[in-house]
Amino acid sequence: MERVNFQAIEKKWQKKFEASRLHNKNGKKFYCLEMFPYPSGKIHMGHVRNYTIGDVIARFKFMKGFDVLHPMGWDSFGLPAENAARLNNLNPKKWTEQNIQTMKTQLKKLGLSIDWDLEISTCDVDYYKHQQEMFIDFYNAGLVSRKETYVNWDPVEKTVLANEQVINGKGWRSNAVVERKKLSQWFFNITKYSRELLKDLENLPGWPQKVKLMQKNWIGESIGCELDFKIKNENKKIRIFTTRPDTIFGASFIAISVDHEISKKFENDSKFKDFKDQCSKIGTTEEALANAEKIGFDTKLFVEHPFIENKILPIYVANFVLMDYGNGAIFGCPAHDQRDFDFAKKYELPIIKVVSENEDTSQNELKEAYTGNGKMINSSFLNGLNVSDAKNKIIEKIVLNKIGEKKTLFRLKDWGISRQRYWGCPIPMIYLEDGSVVPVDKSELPIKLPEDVNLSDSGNPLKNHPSWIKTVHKKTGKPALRETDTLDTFVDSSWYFIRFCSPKSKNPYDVKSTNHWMPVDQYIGGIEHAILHLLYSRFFMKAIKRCDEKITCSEPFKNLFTQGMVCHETYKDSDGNWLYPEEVKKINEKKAINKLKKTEVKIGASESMSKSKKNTIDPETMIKQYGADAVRWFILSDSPPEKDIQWSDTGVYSASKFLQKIWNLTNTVINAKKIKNDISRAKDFENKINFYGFKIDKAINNFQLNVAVAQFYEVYRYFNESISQSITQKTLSNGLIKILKLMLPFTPHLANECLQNLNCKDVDKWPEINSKVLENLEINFAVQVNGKTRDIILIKKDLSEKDVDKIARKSSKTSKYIIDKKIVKTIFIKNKIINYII
RNA sequence: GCCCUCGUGGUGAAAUUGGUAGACACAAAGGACUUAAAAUCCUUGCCCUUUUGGGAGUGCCAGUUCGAGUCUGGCCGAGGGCACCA
Repeated sequence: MERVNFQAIEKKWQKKFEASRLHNKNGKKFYCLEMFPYPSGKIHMGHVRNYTIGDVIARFKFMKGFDVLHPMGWDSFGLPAENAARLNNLNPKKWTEQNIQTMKTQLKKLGLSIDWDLEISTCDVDYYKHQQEMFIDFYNAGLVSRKETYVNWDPVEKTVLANEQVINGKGWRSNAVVERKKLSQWFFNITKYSRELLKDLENLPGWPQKVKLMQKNWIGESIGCELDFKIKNENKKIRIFTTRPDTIFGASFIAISVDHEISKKFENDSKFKDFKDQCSKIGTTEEALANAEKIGFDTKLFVEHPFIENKILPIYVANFVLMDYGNGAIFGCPAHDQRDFDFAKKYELPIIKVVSENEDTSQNELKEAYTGNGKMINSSFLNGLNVSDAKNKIIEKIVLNKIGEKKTLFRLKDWGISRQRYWGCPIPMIYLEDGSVVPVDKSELPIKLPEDVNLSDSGNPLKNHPSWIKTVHKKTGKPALRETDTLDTFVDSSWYFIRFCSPKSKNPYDVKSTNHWMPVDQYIGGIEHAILHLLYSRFFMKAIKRCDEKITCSEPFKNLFTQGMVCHETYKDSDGNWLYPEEVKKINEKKAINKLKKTEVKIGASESMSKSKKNTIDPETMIKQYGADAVRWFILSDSPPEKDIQWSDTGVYSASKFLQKIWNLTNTVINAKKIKNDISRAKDFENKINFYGFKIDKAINNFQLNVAVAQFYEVYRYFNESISQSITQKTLSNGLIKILKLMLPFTPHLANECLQNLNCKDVDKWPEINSKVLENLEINFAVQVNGKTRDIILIKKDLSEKDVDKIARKSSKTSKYIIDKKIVKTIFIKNKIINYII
């Protein structure tokens, strides 16, 4: 048999793919998008999986007659470029551009149907100048603000560190102890959209439930009320927020945050200072904070209980009360909140039960807080009500007494977008001499990043630049200083999908194209972006719509698919160093040796491929060895796309063998001898091919690409068995064309080549699947006795109970169970089973 | 701690959504072809039986049903998200 020359075939077809587009003039639009990559240097298997899945969908939709938009770009701003540039004394721009070139060449070798005319790169001035314009629009629409927040400050590098750059409280490069420093930073007011972002999740049936739930929890709605407590002997009030106003009669203290206005009174008190120190020593990780002991500082101040005359409650400053949620103050009801319970135990505060599970009004000692439902006790006018009715009644009273109001809070915080970095989009704001901050005039855009920067000095290169920072306020002609912060790279990726609709437009987007192509019909990417990227993008869409009423789209991604990771075993040498798979020779499942040193290698668990553990497989090597089609075929087979997949060398090898068989089959069919046609055989053959077409089409629609691949193996086997039967060359050829067309989205090079050899003229058309033919097929039908399957009979579809019964009883396998027995009942389900109860 | 998802052969997984459990693939064992190897093809898969057959069986325990991998309740285990959010 002739071996398929996949290298020649792939080269030939990739040239054609580059020149062709997935456009169907009169077709319905379909925007297929995979999350664009960060140009880190080379593509990895994760990219291969992501983009192969996307390519199958894009090609499939195109063949089905859709007008498909399938673009690709580069998320090219970010910290790694800066680091790499420092390390190799390169310009970040050059480093990035080189990587893009390499990765683009690699992507083309996968045979993707990408429209490279639409390519964009976020570090391009042509891209980020529009972003600056949008920033100004957002600013003018009141969606940008400036606030003080804490950052991780590296005193040696004189720079702000990202959370992942802080290792055990020290800077990753300088190893200096990281300080918490308060900086004034820019924010997008995403919290203005909390309610909308939450509510609109309901309009996204095409999103995984899991992602929607994660976003829902992230936004974190809680419904409750605000309530004022009057401070005793002072003409002042403390406003608190609670979701349990029903437990007000169980209140035994007020707790406020360390940063609360009232806490400031004690700043010169040495005991308070000690307390503050103690709080800051607890640790910085969130888990440490959550499990930390609850401690408090007694202010010796009291408030009056709003509903119990002459009752007063002490005010404590407590480490577990957060300033940036609600009002930084709460009332503590120890009996029905675990934190309050712990606190009350420590400071010997009263624990008053006001909700009873079982109408027990006695005040037995509690071992832990009771947070469940029940009847109100000990609560004056609330007594006897259940929790939810009590909430309504007390809120009514609070409003009536004008001491508070109903309120809904969200956990979501505003999006901090300032980064003290060089390699990012400059924020188009300037500082005037009088201390005010204003946006630059739009006519002065773009604010270009200077290329002549010194990255080896510590601190922000933009701040260190001799001239870039200095500018002039256009309106007044007065000198001003530029903002040296650059934008978080999540901003870049929050609207690239809109830019793809009109990548050459002079404006950030062309309204007509945007309204035509948006929303993205199918978005595909990793689950790690479930919250931030997807939430920010949703915010951007809404913000753009607010700034421009001509935009009709309010949710950017109609359907979302999150694919799993690519995993591989890990290998460790006897000295504890990680080894690359190519350095290891496997003897069997549990044994492996170091190829060079011949020493034994420890085989570790299969984990997501990562450079640090060296369990990576280079896609380019695989493509060279087995061909792009085989790599694509393998990565789509075996595991469902949403789950993790194990990379296996034997797997990709067997994939290539199967593709060779398809090639052989094509040659066999082309050279098939003329034989007499057996009409009924030919009809059965056509029906069966049609049936597989139906199953494959359905599997792709359901994103069950692994199931589709399995169907191809089956249909191949069936086809191979049919060749020797009395079926004409023409029938065989038509059948194979059908199969190859179904295969085209998976293995575009091989399928195109074979189709060409079979003289197929309408390669781009999805084969017609005749659903009527399906009905004539014979089906396997189960015969059960007492619910146990005793026989499987082959019958015509849609046979009546009477006819099936006749055949079923005759079956020797069944009859021995029912002979001499009285059949009490017969259950018949058309086309499925008949069940005799004896 | 709270929330969510998932448990099917040696492995990755299918299962028409309550109706043939294990399709398809990897690995293993055995066999066919071959002087031999590679390649290719076939068989097996847990228990009993020489075979024909039969039985058990989808994490564990119960329940609903003629019939449960699928539905309900409880338990065990794995993974993920959130984390003092009042």
